Amino acid sequence: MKHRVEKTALNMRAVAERAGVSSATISRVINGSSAVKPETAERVRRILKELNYIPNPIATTLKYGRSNTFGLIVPDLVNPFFPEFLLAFEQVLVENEHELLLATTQSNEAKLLTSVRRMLMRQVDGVVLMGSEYETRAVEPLFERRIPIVTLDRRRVQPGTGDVSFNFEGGYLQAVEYLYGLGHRRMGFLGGTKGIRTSEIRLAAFQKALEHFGLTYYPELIREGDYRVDGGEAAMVSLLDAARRPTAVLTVNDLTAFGALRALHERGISVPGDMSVVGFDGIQMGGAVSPQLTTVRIPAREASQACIQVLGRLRDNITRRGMSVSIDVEFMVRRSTGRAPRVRAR
Amino acid sequence: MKHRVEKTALNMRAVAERAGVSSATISRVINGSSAVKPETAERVRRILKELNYIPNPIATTLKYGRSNTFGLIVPDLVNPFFPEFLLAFEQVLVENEHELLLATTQSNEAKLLTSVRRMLMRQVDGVVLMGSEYETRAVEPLFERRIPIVTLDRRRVQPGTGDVSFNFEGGYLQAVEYLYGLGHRRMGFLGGTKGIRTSEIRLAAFQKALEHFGLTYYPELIREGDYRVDGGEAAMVSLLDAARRPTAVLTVNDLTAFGALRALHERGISVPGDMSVVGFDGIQMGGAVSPQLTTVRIPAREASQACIQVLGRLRDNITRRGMSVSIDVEFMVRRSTGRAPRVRAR
DNA sequence: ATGAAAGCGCTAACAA
DNA sequence: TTGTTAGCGCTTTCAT
Repeated sequence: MKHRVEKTALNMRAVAERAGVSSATISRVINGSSAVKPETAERVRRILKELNYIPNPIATTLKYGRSNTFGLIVPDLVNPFFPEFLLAFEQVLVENEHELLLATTQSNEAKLLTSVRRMLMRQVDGVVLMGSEYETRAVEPLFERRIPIVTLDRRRVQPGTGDVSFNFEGGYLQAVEYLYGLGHRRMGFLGGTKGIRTSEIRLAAFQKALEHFGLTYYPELIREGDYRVDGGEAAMVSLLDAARRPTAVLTVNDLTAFGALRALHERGISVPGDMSVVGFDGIQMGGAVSPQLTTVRIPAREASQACIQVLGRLRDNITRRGMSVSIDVEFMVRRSTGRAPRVRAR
Repeated sequence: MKHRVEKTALNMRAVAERAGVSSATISRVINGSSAVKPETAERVRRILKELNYIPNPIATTLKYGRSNTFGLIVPDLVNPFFPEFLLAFEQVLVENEHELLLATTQSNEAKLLTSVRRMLMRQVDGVVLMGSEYETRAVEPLFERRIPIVTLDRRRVQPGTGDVSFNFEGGYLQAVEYLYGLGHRRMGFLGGTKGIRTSEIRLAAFQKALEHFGLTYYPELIREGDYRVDGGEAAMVSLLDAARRPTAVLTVNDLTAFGALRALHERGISVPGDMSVVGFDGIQMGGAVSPQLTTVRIPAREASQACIQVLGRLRDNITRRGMSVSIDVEFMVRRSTGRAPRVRAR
């Protein structure tokens, strides 16, 4: 007996034989084509269920070069914002009967190249790129093959790509308004890595929010971080050396705020008694630390939906001009913010 | 002109034409088959590079029903342990030229069923199931189609499945030894959800560790949690009502420990001054809270490798008996543990 | 309303 | 050493 590769082989043909029709009819029933006699359709459906038929979309992908799969390329999964986005993204995809192809890059260009290659091999219909900075060269192959691309918070678009960004201005405005209402007048800011576009945008949004409430922007209360805990801690430590400390600090993201909390805790500075702290992102872990972090939540589900919607549009018409979408954010009061201390308030 | 589906279509045939050989030869070169004349192979390789050829593994999957893809089913991504495992798992897969198919279930049986169906549709070669509890019925289709399954910390195996678990005994032993050395004699335990097998195993491991050092196991210092922050907080609060408090608490996982830290912080109980706290998992966030959490690290990379190895073995020989692998853990001293307070130590 | 058949890209058995 | 070809499962066009 010859060696044959074992196949599961409950395919349309098998179903067709069982139903006494051709595989074309099975296909028509499954895809809801109109031109099938109701009784036939009914019988086929019954047999489909009976045999526990599971379709093989691989065949369709081969035939049409479309996989109903979207790729997601993330720099890492250590910042909890990424997994939370991933979770939402996966769910929205599944709800829309699409698949996910995940790739992580560790902000490493070689890995980004590998990821892009994987996307192409698996015939993805589009790619979401997180991490605002990356080498354009690395994603060139996607352009060449006219694969739709959506970036997150990159704030640039070109034909065939989209960008989904977050409304930082609105977020910091709400935060500053709240702090203002609590009597804070001197506010500091722990920013992101210098030279990254989103860092500048966030800082500008903070500054604009101050201006909106007629508050002074003190350049000496601004520090650079790195979007991670350690950078936030170092920035906070440095800020504590200021001649006159702020009574509240806003941060570029929640991890930075965690670093600030740690710095304050280790120096016995009470939060929110002596200093209020506000994060940005709204990661779940913000509710786990003490004090629980007041922050601005980025709604991951809505962002995911926007990405998928934009990808779909681009797929239908790849030549259209780039699309930008802005996602509104939501201020969340928890426990790391309180009244401005008397001694420092003017 | 008729409408045709646009295909990228840089396929082997195109390369073959360009090289003046047949597509079989291209295939042979790509797959390193011996029987190709070196010069031919060299020329083909050059052209492959020149044309920027990217293979289409979909075709192979269709032909052989094997996708070189492993599925990973996780209950959620909120506990940072899961994303950290996922990250490691994805990397190990990519290093081994495999793909990942991720599915999340929210511990919801309907979603688990959907996930399993997705796995089957995409022709995965094996599935890793995280989350120790699930309905056997839901994964039945995987068994029927003889898809290898590996569970994480489920502690049961049956033919065609494997289990990768963690050495809790070793972990708690190291932790108790360290605390013992710091003078602690009364230790409490914040456990997991009752009725879950792994909760019992972890508690038993803690108990055994106490015995090993001749310490008393105080049933009144044991509390039930839920593997989440809130459960840990509630458990800690309850434990503080004990007639005689412990000087140290061990926990079932890091989130539980975070809850404990929050409870202690809110009551002004100093950690580690008045109470030492030890987590389990070693999630990165443990280094972000203050005080930084002493914990027992589960090495995600090694666990991933073990899963993939076991899946590979099962795939090669599905009929073999179940395989169990235990992963060693590593005690990590950070800042949430210190000398036992005098007043309470005997 | 239904069926026959081509073809997506790749690989391996077989032929030359 | 290389080429020819069948066939994986599906969808859709064309024919009946």
